[in-house]
Amino acid sequence: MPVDAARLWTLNHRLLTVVLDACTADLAELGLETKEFFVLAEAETSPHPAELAATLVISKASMTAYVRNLCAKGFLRREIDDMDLRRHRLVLTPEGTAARDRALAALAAEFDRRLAKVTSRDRSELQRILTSLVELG
Amino acid sequence: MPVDAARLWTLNHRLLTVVLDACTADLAELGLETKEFFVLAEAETSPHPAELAATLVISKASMTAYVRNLCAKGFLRREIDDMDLRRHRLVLTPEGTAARDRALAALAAEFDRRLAKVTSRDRSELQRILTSLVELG
DNA sequence: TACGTAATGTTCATTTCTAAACTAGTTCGA
DNA sequence: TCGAACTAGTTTAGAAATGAACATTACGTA
Repeated sequence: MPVDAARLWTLNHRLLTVVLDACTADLAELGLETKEFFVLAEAETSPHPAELAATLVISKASMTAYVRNLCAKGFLRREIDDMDLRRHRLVLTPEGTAARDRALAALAAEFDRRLAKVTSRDRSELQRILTSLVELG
Repeated sequence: MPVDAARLWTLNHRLLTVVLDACTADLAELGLETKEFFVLAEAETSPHPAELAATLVISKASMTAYVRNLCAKGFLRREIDDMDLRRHRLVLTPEGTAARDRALAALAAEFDRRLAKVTSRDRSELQRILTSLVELG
């Protein structure tokens, strides 16, 4: 069986959408849209909206909307960055941290369910390979 | 470094969008939108729109639009399936086959560029792991 | 045969996402 | 200190994608 780029892409796309669909209900119970979850999950690592939009590969305009909703729900707070007054520093509220952790657990459970027949070594391999693929310019 | 489901998802998402962005120009030269390409690439394997929409995880409504465009461009042709008169059987024209093959080559080249620092064994591993992840119910 | 259920592809109204223009703050060099 | 060029986040107009309703065809069963 040849390693076909298009097939690889399709597989990947299906994996993402299928796993995400399976988690949508869990996230909704926590009060999170799926995209909002990813913003929340990465907000500590990339606390500035522009940077966060770049790492999640979504537009700044969408980021504005997600942050607005997350703030309205009390999961996130905007603060002014003293280092650069143009910037907003995103800070998770206690509720936001709790929701994020529970959402992560739900997503991990779905991945684990799928990874049950895949060794943990494979999971590390997957992350290693994907990381190297993304990091290449 | 722990294997984090959310991070794995983000990596995967970034890989897909980044690789695809890199190919957009090549595909455009061939007269193909990126989504149209995936429809064209899978049309022989899944020649019926409903089935094709399911495997690509896009809506039937979107599929209607993509097929309409691909037909207008002369890459695809709709025929009536004699076995089931509700169905359309999608057939690639010679131009469609040529465009698909050249697009596949361009996409493969971009993957290869990224996989240059990754062994070919890794590439097989990647496909194997992704396949098993998708195939689990 | 006749009828209920289900599947296919299309259309339309709505939601979702984005590119581009805009305001505000920063940086740096003359 | 002035201003030109840059970056951050927001707004808005329009593109892209979808869900739901619809007409048509298929298939089983009474």
